[in-house]
Amino acid sequence: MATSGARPRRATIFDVAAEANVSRGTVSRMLNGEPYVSDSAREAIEKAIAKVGYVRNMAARNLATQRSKAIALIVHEPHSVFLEDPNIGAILLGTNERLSEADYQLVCLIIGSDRDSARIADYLRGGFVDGAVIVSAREHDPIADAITHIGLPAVFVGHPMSAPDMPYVGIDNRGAARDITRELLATGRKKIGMIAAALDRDSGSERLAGFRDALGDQFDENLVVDFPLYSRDSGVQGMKALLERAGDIDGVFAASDALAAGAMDVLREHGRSVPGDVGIVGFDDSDWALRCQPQLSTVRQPADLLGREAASMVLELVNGVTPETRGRLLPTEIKLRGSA
Amino acid sequence: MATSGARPRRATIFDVAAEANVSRGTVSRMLNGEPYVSDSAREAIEKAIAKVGYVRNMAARNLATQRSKAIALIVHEPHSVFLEDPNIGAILLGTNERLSEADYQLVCLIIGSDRDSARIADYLRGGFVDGAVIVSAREHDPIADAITHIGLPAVFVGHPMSAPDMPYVGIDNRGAARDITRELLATGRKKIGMIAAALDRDSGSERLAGFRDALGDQFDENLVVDFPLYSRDSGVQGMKALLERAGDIDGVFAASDALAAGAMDVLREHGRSVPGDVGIVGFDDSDWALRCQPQLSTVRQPADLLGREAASMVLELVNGVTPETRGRLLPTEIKLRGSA
DNA sequence: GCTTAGTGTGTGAACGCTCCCAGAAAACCA
DNA sequence: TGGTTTTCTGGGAGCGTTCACACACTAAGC
Repeated sequence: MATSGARPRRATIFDVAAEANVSRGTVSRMLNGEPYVSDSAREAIEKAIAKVGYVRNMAARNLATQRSKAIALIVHEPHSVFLEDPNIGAILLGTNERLSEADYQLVCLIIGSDRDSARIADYLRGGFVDGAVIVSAREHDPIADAITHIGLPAVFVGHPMSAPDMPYVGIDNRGAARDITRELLATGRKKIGMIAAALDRDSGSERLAGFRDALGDQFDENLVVDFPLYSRDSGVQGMKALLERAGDIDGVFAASDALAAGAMDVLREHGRSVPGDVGIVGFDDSDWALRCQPQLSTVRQPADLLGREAASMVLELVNGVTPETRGRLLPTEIKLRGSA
Repeated sequence: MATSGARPRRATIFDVAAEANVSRGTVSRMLNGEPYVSDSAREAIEKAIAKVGYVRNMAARNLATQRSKAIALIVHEPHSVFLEDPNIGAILLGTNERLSEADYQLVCLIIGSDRDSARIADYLRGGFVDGAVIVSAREHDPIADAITHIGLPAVFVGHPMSAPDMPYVGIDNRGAARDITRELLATGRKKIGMIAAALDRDSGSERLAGFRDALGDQFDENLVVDFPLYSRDSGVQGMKALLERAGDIDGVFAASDALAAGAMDVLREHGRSVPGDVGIVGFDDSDWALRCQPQLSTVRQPADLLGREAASMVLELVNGVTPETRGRLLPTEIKLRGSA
């Protein structure tokens, strides 16, 4: 069966109009729920639509209205962040939920290569979407530049330095990192290191800043290692490096749960107990946190709400409402478990 | 600055034509890389495009050509499968990669609610995409029905019973499940149970069938538990149930790595050693497999290749090529590690 | 009975592009 | 030289909508 070659010509608004004995203007009005359509006409049109099997051609509608009722969600995927990052899925779902409520379609675009970047820029310019939510933008993101240039309503999840004026939603990475590090201090740790990651993104650099805030004078640059990715692998390497630099390290702040999980495995291999010898805390409150033995103390970020909020903001922008604030920060929550 | 109200009128092909002193026909030909455009014209047009800042309006192009150069990837998300399933991300990336090569745009649509279903059906009918890849379809999936009805070229990842005639790519779930179960048997286990999941999807029911194949006479219905989701939680519950039913159980086939991970945690709590007392194997070769102690023996499925292959098939369909075979099965690989 | 306001309807003109045909200009061939 | 082919160009028609305007009909107000 499939769908080869010449599909039968699709019914248009003309066919409906002819079948219902009204004009296409009336059909259009009825389709768009406008007033001034008589009951008799409405009824006839409904019957006609069912009879000829009419469905609106959105491309034509787009062209005429200059809007599409679709919002893009753009995900950067450097080295498969997409697979590693526990938050992206939840952000996606939250965004989808909110847009769905407003009867907008979420269109999710993945940037895997430079070629994708260019094509997606075309896509965004092409009138397929009315706005965009951008996740995990890096500093100097070409897509971010393209969007500001196009003038497409857009909201960032996170707050990249390269687009300081763009609306965004995020969490207070710095404050949360400071707070969780303080928890570590409160358990009496003296020699605390950090496994940082993704310093080219705001989340990464802010978490490092928060760590530094909490330690104050005690901050020791030598006890910070950093990696491009928030991955378990990086955690493994990071912990090894830290142990080498300071065998008597007794506290670690890992910039993500995956990092922390890797670090814990290394500690176990090296015969260090957690939290006995070394206290460790993470960030995200993802799957990883619960899988650790002992379970990880971490910072919970409301990823789904971030998605929802970003969607709300972009809808406001699309509808010409100027949002009250340029950026919105959502509260995080410290989850204390057994690891520190 | 954002993007309020009246954006300046965008340059059209007319503006370019006027600026370059040629007709819009010539501009269109040049834009589409057709032959029969003189070098002088080409040059003038290029200059004009840069000068007026022209970008193609895709909506108009769609309308005229009746195709969109975009392919939908439809993900069902019952109770957040999206977050749990380790394969979906890789499938997504594989699909994106292949489509990108062909200069097609991947548009990923998430079905979260019935409302989404209806809207997405409209979207698909609306001419926004030329074809679709459907992931994790359930039996009697309304979207699957809608697609066959619309006659949109589509390829399934997996092979739902409800759409037996539709093209698909997948793995031999049954064969792979049989083979991994045999590995368990080969270690001398006598009392083997299964934690099954998602029996309403082909992957789930086939894995159960393969398990049954391997055990033959030894198959004991009482040693099979099943859950709606491939989640760690289900694994926890499943293992508890199995231990209750048969305290002397010495082998478990979990239908996913996440299930196996949950099961292993329960075994540890109950003082059973792995693989000493109980051998356990999983399915997927995801993150979970490496996180287990000991690491999990499992079946690796080539999720990224599934995505690539599905993309290739849908491109063939879109271009009117009838694929050689209705379904393609990709090879799996058994990964033996420490758990059995 | 004449205006006025409120309803309901039909139609031409966009929207920005591609397709196709006719014809001009250039190149080739005898 | 004249004819044939090839290369290149312009512009009308059409894709399926919405929008704005004009018009028709009804009911009310004086």
